[in-house]
Amino acid sequence: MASVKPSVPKGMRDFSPAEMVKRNYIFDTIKSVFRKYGYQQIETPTMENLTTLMGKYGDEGDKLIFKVLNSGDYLAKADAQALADRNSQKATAGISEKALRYDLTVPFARYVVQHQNEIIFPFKRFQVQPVWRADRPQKGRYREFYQCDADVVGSDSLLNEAEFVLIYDEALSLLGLKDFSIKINNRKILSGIAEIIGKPELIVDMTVAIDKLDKIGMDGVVAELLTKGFTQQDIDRLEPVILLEGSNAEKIEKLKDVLAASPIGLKGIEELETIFAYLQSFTLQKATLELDITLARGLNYYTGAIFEVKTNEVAMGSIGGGGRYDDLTSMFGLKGLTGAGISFGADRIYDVMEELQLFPQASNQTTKALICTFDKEGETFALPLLQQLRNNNINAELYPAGAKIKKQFDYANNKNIPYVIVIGSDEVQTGQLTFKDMQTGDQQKLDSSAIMERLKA
RNA sequence: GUAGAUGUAGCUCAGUUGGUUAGAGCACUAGAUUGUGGUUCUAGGGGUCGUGGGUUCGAGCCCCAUCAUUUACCCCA
Repeated sequence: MASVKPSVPKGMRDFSPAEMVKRNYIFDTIKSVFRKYGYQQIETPTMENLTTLMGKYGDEGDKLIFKVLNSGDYLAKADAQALADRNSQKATAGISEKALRYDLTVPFARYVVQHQNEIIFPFKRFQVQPVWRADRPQKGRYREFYQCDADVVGSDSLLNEAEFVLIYDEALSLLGLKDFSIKINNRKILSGIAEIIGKPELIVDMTVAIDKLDKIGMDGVVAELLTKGFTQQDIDRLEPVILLEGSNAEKIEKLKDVLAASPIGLKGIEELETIFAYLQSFTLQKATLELDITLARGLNYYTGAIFEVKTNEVAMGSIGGGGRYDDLTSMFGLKGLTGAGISFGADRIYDVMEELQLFPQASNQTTKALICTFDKEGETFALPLLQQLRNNNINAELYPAGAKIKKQFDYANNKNIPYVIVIGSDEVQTGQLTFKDMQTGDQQKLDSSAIMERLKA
C-alpha cells in the first residue's frame, strides 16, 4: 500500500500527554464550579439532524456547519436538477441529513423538548463536548474546539444571570486569570435603542455594526451603518448612546433617559438593575463586571441578558459568552420555556493560560515508580510488588525484562518518573531492593514494605 | 469568499549575487561506562529542499502554476 503523509484536517489537532494534563485541568476546574452551582452533566451526540441545526445561527452560521454525507448511495436520492445546476445549497438537502454539532445550546434545546417529560424544571445542566465549525482557522480559532456550557431552562429568575457572573468569576479566577472583564448587556436595551431611532427592523444590522466599535472605531461603525440603511439623523441619535461612559450605575441612569419612551428598553434596564442588585450580596474575585452597550453577539436567539468574557492580559477573542433566550425550545415545538446559559471556550482559555504560563506543575499524573529488572528471574520476583504498589494506589509500572538498564533509566527519566526500584540477582536473594530517587540521585537498599511506606508518603 | 506570509532531516530552523558532495541544534542509535538516568565527550543513521513545469552551462535560491500550513478581513469561542 502506498504510504500516506500523516496529517490531520485543517484546524484540527492531536493532543499529546503533556497537553492533555493541562486540558483536563481546565475541564476539571470548570466542571467542579458548574457542579458547585447545582448543574448536572449531560452529553448529546456528535451529530444532529441537519434540520435541527439549520437556521439557528443565521445565514453565516448555516454555511459554517459541517454537513455529513448520507451513507450508502447518497447520489441516488440527490436532486438531479440542483446537481446539474451546481447549486450546492439546494443539492445539500438531498445528500446530507446529518451534521456535526455547531454549539451545545441548540442540541440542548432539542434535548429538553425531547425529554420534557423526564425533566424536573428548572433544569440546570452542564455539557463539555467538542463542537465543529467549517471556519477559516487562525489564532485562537479552530475547526474543532471544546465548549463548556452551563444552561438553565424553566426559570426566568434573574438570579440565574447573577450566578453566571459568579461562575465565570470563580472558574476563571481558579484557573489563575488575574484580569478579565465580564461584559454584560441586554438585548431588550438594543431593541429599545432601535425602536427609539425608529428602525426596529434593522436591529440586527445595528447590533452587528456597533459590536465592532472597539475594532473599527466610531468612524467605521458610522460607515457601516450608512450602508445598512441608517440615515445621518439616525446616527446622530445613536452616537451618544454608543459612546456612553462612566460606571455601570451612571450608564444605567443615562440609558433611562434615552430610553424613556421605549417600554422594552426600560424593561431591559430593569433586568440589568436586578442582576446588579443580586450581585451586591456577593463578592467577585478577579472579574470586572462591565455594562457594555456595544456588546451584541451574533446569535440572534438571545432575548434578554447577553454576556461575553474577555481577558485583558493577552490579545485574544472572547473566551466565553452566553445569554438568555426565551424561545429557543419553541423551534422544536415547546412554547413558553425560557432558558439562559453561558459557555467557556476551553481551547482559547488554554492558549491564554499557556501564554501567561499559568499551568501548575502537575506531578501526580505520571507513573510514580518504575521497577527495573535484568532478567526473567527479576521480573517474576517483581510481579507481586507491582500489584502491591497498585493496590496502594501508587501509579507503578514494570519495564519489560530484557532491555539494558541504561535504557530503562532513560525511560524513567524521559517520563519524569520520580522513583526507580532496581531488582537484580542480589536483590532477589536478599530481598533488599535498590530504591533510587531520580531527582536527587540518592539510592539505598530497602525491603519492599519500607519502599511502600516511602512511596505512600 | 478576499489579501499577505511561510513550506529545507522526526522537531525548530540556517543556507551569501544562482556555483563542487545541502548544514546546525534538539531527538534517535551506538560507544566512553558488561548494575544506573538526568550532565559531559566521541561516532553514526536519517533529505525526491511541498509538488509540477520553466529560465540557465548550472536552481534549495530566480519565474509560473499548484497544493499545504499560517496570519488578517468577514464571522465567531
